[in-house]
Amino acid sequence: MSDNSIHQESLVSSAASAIRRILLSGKLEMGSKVAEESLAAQLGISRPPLREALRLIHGEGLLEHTPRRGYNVPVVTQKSIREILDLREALELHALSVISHPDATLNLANLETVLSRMKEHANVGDSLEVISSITDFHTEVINLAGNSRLSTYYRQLLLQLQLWLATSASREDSSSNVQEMYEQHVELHMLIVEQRWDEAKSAFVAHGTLESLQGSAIRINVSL
Amino acid sequence: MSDNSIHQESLVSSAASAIRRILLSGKLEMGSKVAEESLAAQLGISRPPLREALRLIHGEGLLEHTPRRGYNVPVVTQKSIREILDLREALELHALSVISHPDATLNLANLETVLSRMKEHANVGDSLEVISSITDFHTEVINLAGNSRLSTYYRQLLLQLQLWLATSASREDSSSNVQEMYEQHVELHMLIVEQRWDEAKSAFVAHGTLESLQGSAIRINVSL
DNA sequence: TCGTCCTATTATGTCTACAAAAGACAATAG
DNA sequence: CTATTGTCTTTTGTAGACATAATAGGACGA
Repeated sequence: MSDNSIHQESLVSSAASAIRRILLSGKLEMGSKVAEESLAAQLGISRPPLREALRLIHGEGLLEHTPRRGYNVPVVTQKSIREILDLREALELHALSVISHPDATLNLANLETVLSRMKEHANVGDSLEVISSITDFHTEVINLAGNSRLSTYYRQLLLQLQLWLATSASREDSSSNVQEMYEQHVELHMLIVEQRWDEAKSAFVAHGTLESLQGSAIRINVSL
Repeated sequence: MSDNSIHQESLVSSAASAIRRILLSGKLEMGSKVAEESLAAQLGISRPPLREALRLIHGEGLLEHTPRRGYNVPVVTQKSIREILDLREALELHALSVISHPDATLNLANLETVLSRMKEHANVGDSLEVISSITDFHTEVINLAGNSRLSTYYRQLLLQLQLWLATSASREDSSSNVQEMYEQHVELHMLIVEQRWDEAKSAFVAHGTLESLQGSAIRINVSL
């Protein structure tokens, strides 16, 4: 059913994508066990390729692993969030420095595509998709720096954040602020288009604080 | 403190370590194929756990992977090196900013341990071990920032650099400059101990340039 | 002689099965 | 009644075998 019969791509890759989707959907609660056999059955594959996919996801920081006890949905602590936001700020500022370099040529087409997608999701009120679009938006900004390693790792960090939001937030309440989240990113986009770099850096820093996350759209269930 | 939980390392983990050692020893040349069966035989294990280990190493950026064509030792391009050095500088400067914060308490014991180890290797003239110590030294500096994600990713980047050095350098000639490399890090260590942060930042930036890599100890075989 | 197609071999992808370890539950002893 | 130990069940770890795709080499034709 969900098996799109993508045999070009290896079974491991598509399994990894499926696992990512499951995790980011927020249906599994924090710390819950991810058993191999049941997941393999659910995906319709055998355990060896599934185990490779789990290793992959683990490397992306979206799963915890204890040697003879299997995989678990990460239990996100205050320390984790601080680490991610700390790194996020550093990487964003670095990217903006590179981007703001005089002789850089910027292709903002992708950015606008993502933004319009975010708008549609915001109108519908699908907070999970809006959050996903936010990840894409910020990743696209980072992509402008033209460093593939930076882009890859930055996206990993944001997905970790996204997983935390998905597993810790009560999504019923968050739909109300989804419009506001979209407006914020319109603002960020404008600063980039108009090349107002100092303001952009300040805005991105303010945008990525723990307070802004708590205050904007998500009601935190875990004790920070 | 010692870990009181005695969890025996899985076969996958030890295989991954073995593969890392093989890669970083520089015996395999850039772009060469890493066949599963022969490697499994060499390590004395079967292919399933080996494949998991390969996925792991691939996630660390120490192996290339093409869907139905297997794994290869990465072919490092000029772009790759620039990306790594670019990120390295950004992360080091960020770490130094955190470290130089007034109320930070620094434990420099590990740094000195690594430095003395580097000295011994330099005296013997073992350039491969000196380079490994350099990786450890810089990682320890980053560790002072107290961000485990930063430390992990920074180390990954440095190992990618180390792999490039191992596979592209002629190690016979590099042994002569090993002493100089050690001296450089004594200098860096001093700047940190004396908390001369501005000088430290400048020194780390200068230390991590492409020119310094080319000029200090390593003869580049690939065309940059 | 060179190019192309077919075949054969090799290596990767996947699956089934077996072994071993950790956790749970029950039974017995204090 | 409680705690401890032993067994049983569940799940992870590992191995071997089979299927399939890609590549290399040889043969045939132009």
